[in-house]
Amino acid sequence: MNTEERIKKQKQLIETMGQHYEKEGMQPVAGRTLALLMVMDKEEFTFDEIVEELQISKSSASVALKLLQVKNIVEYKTHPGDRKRYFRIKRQEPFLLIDDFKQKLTRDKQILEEIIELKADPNSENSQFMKNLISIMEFFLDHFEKLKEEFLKKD
Amino acid sequence: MNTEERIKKQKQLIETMGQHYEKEGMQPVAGRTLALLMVMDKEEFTFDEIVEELQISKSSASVALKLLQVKNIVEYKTHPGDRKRYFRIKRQEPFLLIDDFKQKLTRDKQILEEIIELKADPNSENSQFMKNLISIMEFFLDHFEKLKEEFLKKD
DNA sequence: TATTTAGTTCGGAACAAAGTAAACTAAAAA
DNA sequence: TTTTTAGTTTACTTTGTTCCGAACTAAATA
Repeated sequence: MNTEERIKKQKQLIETMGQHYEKEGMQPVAGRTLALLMVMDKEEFTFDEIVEELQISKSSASVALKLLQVKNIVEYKTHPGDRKRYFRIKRQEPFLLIDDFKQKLTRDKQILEEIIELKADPNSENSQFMKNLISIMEFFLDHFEKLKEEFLKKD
Repeated sequence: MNTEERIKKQKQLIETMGQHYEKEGMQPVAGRTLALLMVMDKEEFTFDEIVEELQISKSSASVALKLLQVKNIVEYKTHPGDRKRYFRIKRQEPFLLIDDFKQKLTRDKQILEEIIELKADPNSENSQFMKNLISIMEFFLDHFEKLKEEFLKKD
């Protein structure tokens, strides 16, 4: 695959990833901005480069970049004697995806527990079904930390 | 806690859960409908009962229930000689939440792999960071089935 | 056959979200 | 001090979502 072809595929991938992030609730421009920073070979983009690459207005870029920074996904560096900001993806805690799922499980479990607490009959079919779900959630929550340790030991 | 108080708390919980499902991308009425079927003591609601409980129009109820059925979260039974549909939450595969996360991990991993494939330098900082993420994803994907088996053996 | 019941579908109003252009700000350069 | 640079904020437009009422359909009952 030659360079031109690769770059074309990278730009297609940015569009695909943008749609992927949209499905996860991210704003279209924010999703494409994040994808740009992940996909392209260049690892640092200035504000104007992002505006130029994605063909968006400065205001959209400003809003999207602010959002990505608040979400802790993107950061910028500055270089002395250069007023431009160099944006790049933030190298996050690598277990972040797992920890996010743990948090979701924890929250969902809390809700189920609150439902059970308010049931007139804690042995109704729905109650029993939910109790089973809760026990699965607890089991996985308990074992995630062990899996993390195992992963780190493995090499 | 007396019955009246309990029912009041159940209705509050429906609102809270509705907002929770909205954040996950569900339509407001659909989220509240699902919450109603999960929270209340009654385990089967007719169309009219749902309209009445949630104070919504028949059209909203119709759209929300169709969505929940397409998503495979809610189902209905009918009783012979009774044209009404009795809606209830579907007792799904209890590992569904885990399997959904597995699917998300799988999809996210695919995207990262595609990014790496298109990189000019597969050892750039971003590439290395993403490769580490991929190896974590693979590790967890591999171990989820074992955890499921362990959970089932446990009792 | 006419009416009632149990929902579905259509059309539109109200509101929210996402993007733009243009005005603005704050810091650096001339 | 004035101008330029690098973005931010504001006001507005476009687009999309969500809901409702009213008209409709299909099956059962009278």
